[in-house]
Amino acid sequence: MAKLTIRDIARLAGVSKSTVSLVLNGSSRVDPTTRDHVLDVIKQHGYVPNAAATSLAGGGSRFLGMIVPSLSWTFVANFNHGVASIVEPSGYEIVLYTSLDEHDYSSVAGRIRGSQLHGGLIVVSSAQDLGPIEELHRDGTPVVLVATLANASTMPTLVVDNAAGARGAVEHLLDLGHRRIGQVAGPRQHPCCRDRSAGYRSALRAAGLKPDPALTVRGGLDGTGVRPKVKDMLSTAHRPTAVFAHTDYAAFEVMAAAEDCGLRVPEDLSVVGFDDIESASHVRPALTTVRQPFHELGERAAQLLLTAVEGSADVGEPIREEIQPELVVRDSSVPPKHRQP
Amino acid sequence: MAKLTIRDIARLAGVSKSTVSLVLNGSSRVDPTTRDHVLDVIKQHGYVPNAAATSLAGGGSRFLGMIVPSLSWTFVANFNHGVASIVEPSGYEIVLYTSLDEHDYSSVAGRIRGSQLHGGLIVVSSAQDLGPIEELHRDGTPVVLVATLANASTMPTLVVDNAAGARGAVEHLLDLGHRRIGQVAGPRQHPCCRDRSAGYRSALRAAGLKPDPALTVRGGLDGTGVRPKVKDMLSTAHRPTAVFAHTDYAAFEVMAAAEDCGLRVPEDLSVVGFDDIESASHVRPALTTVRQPFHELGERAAQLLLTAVEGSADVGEPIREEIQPELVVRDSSVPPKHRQP
DNA sequence: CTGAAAGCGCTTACAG
DNA sequence: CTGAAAGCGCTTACAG
Repeated sequence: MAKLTIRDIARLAGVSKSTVSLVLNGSSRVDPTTRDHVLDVIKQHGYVPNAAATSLAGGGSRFLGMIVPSLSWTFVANFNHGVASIVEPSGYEIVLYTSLDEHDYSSVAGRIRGSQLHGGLIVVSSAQDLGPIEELHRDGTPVVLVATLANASTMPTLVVDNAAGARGAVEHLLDLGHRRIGQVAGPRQHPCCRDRSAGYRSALRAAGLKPDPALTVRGGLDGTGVRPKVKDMLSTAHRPTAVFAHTDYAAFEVMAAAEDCGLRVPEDLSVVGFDDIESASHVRPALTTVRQPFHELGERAAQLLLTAVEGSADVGEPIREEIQPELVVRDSSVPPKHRQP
Repeated sequence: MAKLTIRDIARLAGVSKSTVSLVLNGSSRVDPTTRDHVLDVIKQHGYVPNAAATSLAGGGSRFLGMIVPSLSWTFVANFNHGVASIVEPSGYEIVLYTSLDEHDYSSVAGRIRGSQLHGGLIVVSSAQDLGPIEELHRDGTPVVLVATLANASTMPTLVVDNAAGARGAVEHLLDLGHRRIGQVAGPRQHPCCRDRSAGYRSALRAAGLKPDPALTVRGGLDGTGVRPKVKDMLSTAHRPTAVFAHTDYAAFEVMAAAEDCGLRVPEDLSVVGFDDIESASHVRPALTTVRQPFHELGERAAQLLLTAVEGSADVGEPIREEIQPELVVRDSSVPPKHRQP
């Protein structure tokens, strides 16, 4: 079963290679009858064009590069799946790059540039310098940036509306009757954390409450350093009755700190997280949290990229699209025991 | 900054295209001085060969296909990372296929065959029919199969030693002093479950105990249907003092069932899982479990494939390699309250 | 609407 | 050890 080439199909269909190529590329300059016949032959013999040859000959690349962080986030699996669900039926191939070097995109960008193979690029950025990617973009490669932690860019960007997510979480606690609501924030340098803090404050203000700096504690996105600080906060006279944490990991540390203090979740302390990692539904009590729509993010990124690639050359107006996260209410948030002033 | 071609490098280095190509491919028929000079020029100008052209000209593909299940397993992220850590430095590219159709590899196999682009293939199989992949393999594509759930195959295969993992888990419980040890098994059709059951029984027998069928319960890999059955088992007079579950998900259901019965984990019931998904360390008590070495699995699969691809044509003797899982002892397993007969 | 020809950037025998 | 030439399988002007 030797590999079929366009020449074989041409012979079998009784036309020239050019015509087959035209059919393959959906040209309208082909007689419908001829086209259908050629298509038939192609299908019958299961012919698939050689991607390398197509690409070499300038027929637009069939490859989409995807750069994902090397971190083993749950994130990645769902995101990948979302991307694949759009890309695979489209006839493109996904070439996967893991930015093994967390701080430098230049080596992967060099490979991508050099191979001249990619019709477009999806970049899931964490904290890297986007310079090398922006250069590729300037030189004509369509790029869609999925900015989970990173700063905005001039490239088409997809972000989660972190402020809205945080606001929703805090409004949920307010609705339950909480008035002293603490916050476990992530590092200030991450834009997503600044946005979540802003959402927290804006929800409180909208309820006529003044954010109390004593009720905000800081730690790592993975919860590092959170536990002792929360213990301190929970040991004060005016301890909060609920805590909003910037990540689920941090929320787990809040739960641990509560246990350390002899407080029960949710009876004595409500806890809300952010991300909805798998563990959120497995811990006891199951964690109320703000779900990041990773699968949807992947789908949307793929759609945007495909549009840019197909529309070719048209690197058009800067896009910035916000995806709305969704509050998932579970068991870790309930009304406070005592009505509050 | 126009793209450099091999012709440019040849001109810059004062040699012919052929020589540059020979250098690129590490031929020993090039004068060392010439070689170093050409290499210098290549490095200085940051030249990267056009992958499509290389592939078309028959210079061995720079692409490795990777088919992963569409499931959003935590598995996938770690596995991918392992693969990438080996493949990226090697100069190959990973082309990602997600088997969106869980039951049929034929469409993805067709695309892979047709594109004629891949030097080799890593297949993470769950329950699909491997026929189309085996056909590719027969026709000369090096394949490494990572069989997490699936049956063995004549292709080079990497598996986790499920029997040993299960044995280790049960031996751990025996060492703690447990004598009545239950099992929550997965579906019989999965070879991995049969192996885990075998490991469970063999550990018991080695300790002079006879496996009691009344202490084995069956459910889905994701824990479906486990909870009521375990409740029943825990309500009998001769209930087990410990349970080994074939997956962490099932183990979580065991914990829930224990709670339903008013039993405390680990005081009244020890629980051990399998997989070590992220949640295992987040639940309370933290779950003792058998860790599947996903990252290592990815690394090893990539190494095997690279060897096969580089060694070319040499699809040699069938390989079947077992990776050893590792018991991670956490808080869900302790000695039984009362010494047992 | 269709075909013959040139060319994409490489590799690989084949001479020298 | 090195170079000139043919060819990989496509696409794309260019004629007709």
